[in-house]
Amino acid sequence: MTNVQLTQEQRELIERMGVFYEQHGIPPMEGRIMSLLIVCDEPELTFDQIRELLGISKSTTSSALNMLLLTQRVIYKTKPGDRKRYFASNIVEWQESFTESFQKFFGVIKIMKEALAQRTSKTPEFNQQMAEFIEFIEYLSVEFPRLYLEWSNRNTQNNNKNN
Amino acid sequence: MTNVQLTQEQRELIERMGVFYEQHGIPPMEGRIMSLLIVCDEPELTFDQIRELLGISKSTTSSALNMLLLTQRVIYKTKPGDRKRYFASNIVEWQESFTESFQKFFGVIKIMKEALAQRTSKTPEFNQQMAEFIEFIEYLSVEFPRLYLEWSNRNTQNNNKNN
DNA sequence: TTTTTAGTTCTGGAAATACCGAACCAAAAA
DNA sequence: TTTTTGGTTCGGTATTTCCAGAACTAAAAA
Repeated sequence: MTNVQLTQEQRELIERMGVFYEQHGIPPMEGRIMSLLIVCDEPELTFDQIRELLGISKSTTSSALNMLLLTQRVIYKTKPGDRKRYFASNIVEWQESFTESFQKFFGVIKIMKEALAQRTSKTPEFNQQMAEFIEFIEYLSVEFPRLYLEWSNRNTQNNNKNN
Repeated sequence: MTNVQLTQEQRELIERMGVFYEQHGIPPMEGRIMSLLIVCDEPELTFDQIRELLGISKSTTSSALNMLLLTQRVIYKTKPGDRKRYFASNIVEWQESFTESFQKFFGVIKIMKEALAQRTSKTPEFNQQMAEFIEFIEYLSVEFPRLYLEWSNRNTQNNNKNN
């Protein structure tokens, strides 16, 4: 049933992308699955196809896929009269999940402000540098969503033009 | 000799900031040291002060500090006639190391282009979505440094005004 | 010269992580 | 009803990470 195959080139690319993901805090197998769903000719794969293509166990497949679904990096589709789930990369919504994770990162502002607030007033230069850092991040947290909006607008215009 | 002390509030803040750093891929003890250097009244601490304030071993202190120096999250200063090193948070250059790490992250573009290049032409929508994703990241990788420059300019102007 | 200082290096153990295989389960098919 | 399908859950093991303690070292001080 599984007639999807991987070339040697694809296998190597999956490993390299997996390492990239791993370096950014994603567990190895989750990274490989994400890579598989991007590299593989077929953009929708079933549980068992993923398991076989990567040569891993059902339990590993299950827990990795569930985590990827939870973190919204992977989605699945169903088909009428078919019990299987078809997993796919969530690149469609990556822009959003991107800005989301940035937003989450900007949480540093809150805790940094807290740290600054409790500091002694006897270190004015240091405190000033902290204040500037906070301002910079706040600046980014404002400008970044704006960038995203501008890109979105530009892009929907292009899409309309192309249709 | 070590008359630097931490309040209970500071201890708790260090732990919370440490967790924040940990969630962003920094090892626990490195995160605590970074937090300590931001929260502590004294912005410059010696090896032994760090060790004592956090209640950790010399080996842990040594390896964590060396890693923090390597990753440029911490710097140290020396004083004439004093063999000790005075470690400090590198918030001054955080803006740069910030944009740097973004730049590093934008390495995703290269591998994504590779993945797109090897894809079958039989999945045009998927390929189109990948192409859009790549465009988005490329857009960010251009706009981000621009944001940083604009902020720098604005800020040096303000600094000049304040002097 | 000996001692002190300011660390570094080298095991080693505890805990967390990443996987596997086997047993299990609920819904659909036979 | 039994069997198959599409997974999930439950131990268990191998690997990695994090940290401590003890031994070590080079430079400075005594």
